[in-house]
Amino acid sequence: MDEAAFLETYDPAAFERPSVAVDLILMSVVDGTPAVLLTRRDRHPFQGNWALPGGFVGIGESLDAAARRVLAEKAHMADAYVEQLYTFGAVNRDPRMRIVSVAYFALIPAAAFAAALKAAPALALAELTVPWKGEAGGPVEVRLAESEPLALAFDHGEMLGIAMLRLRGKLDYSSVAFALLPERFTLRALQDVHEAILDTRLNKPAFRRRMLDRGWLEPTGERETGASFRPAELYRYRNANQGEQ
Amino acid sequence: MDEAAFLETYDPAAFERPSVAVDLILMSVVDGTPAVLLTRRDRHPFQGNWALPGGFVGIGESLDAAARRVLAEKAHMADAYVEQLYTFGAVNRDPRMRIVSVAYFALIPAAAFAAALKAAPALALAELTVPWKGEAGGPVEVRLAESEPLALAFDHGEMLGIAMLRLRGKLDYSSVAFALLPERFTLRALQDVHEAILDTRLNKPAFRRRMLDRGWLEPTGERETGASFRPAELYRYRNANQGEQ
DNA sequence: CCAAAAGTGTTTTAGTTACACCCATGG
DNA sequence: CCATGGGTGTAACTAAAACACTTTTGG
Repeated sequence: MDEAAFLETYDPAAFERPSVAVDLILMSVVDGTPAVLLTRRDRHPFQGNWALPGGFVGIGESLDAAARRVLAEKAHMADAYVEQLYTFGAVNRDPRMRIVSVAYFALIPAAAFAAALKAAPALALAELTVPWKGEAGGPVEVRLAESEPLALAFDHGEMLGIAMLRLRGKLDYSSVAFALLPERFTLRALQDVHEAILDTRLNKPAFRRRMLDRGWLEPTGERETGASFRPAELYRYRNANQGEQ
Repeated sequence: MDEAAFLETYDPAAFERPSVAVDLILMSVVDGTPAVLLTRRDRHPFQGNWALPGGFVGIGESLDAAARRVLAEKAHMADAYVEQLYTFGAVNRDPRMRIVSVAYFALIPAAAFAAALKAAPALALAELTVPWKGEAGGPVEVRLAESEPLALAFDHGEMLGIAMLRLRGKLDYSSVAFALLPERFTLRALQDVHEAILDTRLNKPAFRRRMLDRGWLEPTGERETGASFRPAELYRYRNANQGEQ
């Protein structure tokens, strides 16, 4: 049997299949606190609960493309740092039917985050509190505007926990922090992002030197304006690939 | 509409869906070299090529359960360290039809690896050569018994690359190395596993102290036998949870 | 001049590397 | 008693942390 003949006899409908979905963790650091965008579910299951934005993966659509489509449709954002996180496949994670969900996280600068919140009225900002330190994993607490912690729909709380864990783990050897900052930023802003994600105070001189010695930062020569004290230098992230050329 | 009414009207067959599969990277370190188990494909597509063992996910089966089922069915192994790696969802990764594949890697001690190879005649051992250093990612070279590097079916070569990257990354902060060793092992054997995965020579005294200071190792009081030189102490991995209790 | 935060220099500390050496075993 | 790898002590080095200090701005 050659390949063409094989493909003709192959029956793709022979077995019952799970649905495949993507869920997005749209993260930012707003005013020194990690935050995510949530949607309120207007239908069963978990009607009225808060959930991560998501959608089904089209039959002609890659997983990454589905994640970017949801980013565009629900958060009205064209470009963001998007990374696959983990795939959730427990049998009863959705009471309607069998759904396998591929979780992605997107890192968004605070300004774009605020714009998305304005452009998409269905989204609400929730602050994250991470009650565990260091590498240990655990559930995060999710709060809307200083209210009590809320439980997310489905296994979305678990997704958030894994996203924070991944973010903490990648923070100091990858460039994820820069995805949370505007194109030009001060070292103080960079340190604020690190401190928010790690929930720790960092030593200023040590942090400065570590970042500058890494060779990822490029001074723009420009200064921050508006403050009533010494203006800070604005830096730009120098992409590693560019830097090596 | 309440939840029961909603579930009745919901039509799970409304959209065409991808199939969901799992692929397993069955890894070990054999004679100082990373190795994987491959199967030769006896049907289209990629007939005659080597591929990772895998299988479709049942409608009533979780992803993790599917991975363990494939481990039991194809490799005849009951217990192993199994971890989800990454989900591959390019549209044309399989020419037959749309298949989303969740890759898992399983870490297997050399003895169990040899036993699996004997019990499952469909499997062949392939050695891995990792031509990139450190944190940088890239494709690995796969060789059967000293022959030329071969190209795997589908995107399985990419899966191997990501598996090696993950393994290298987790090696010195997690306990993955112990999953590649028998219950009792010498510090030299532990160092050999590290050196094989990292493809580097490590300093012996520094390695010993780092491992012992970590508190994960428990001396058994027993010694290795058979060598014509000073016998080495056998250690046991002390599970972190047990250690903290 | 003062307050506030940017930015720098110096000392201390801790962790890792390198090297030298001693130890225990089979033959 | 010799070869071989197991195991240990010490010095050198490097990277991070802590601290004190100087600099620059608006008011």
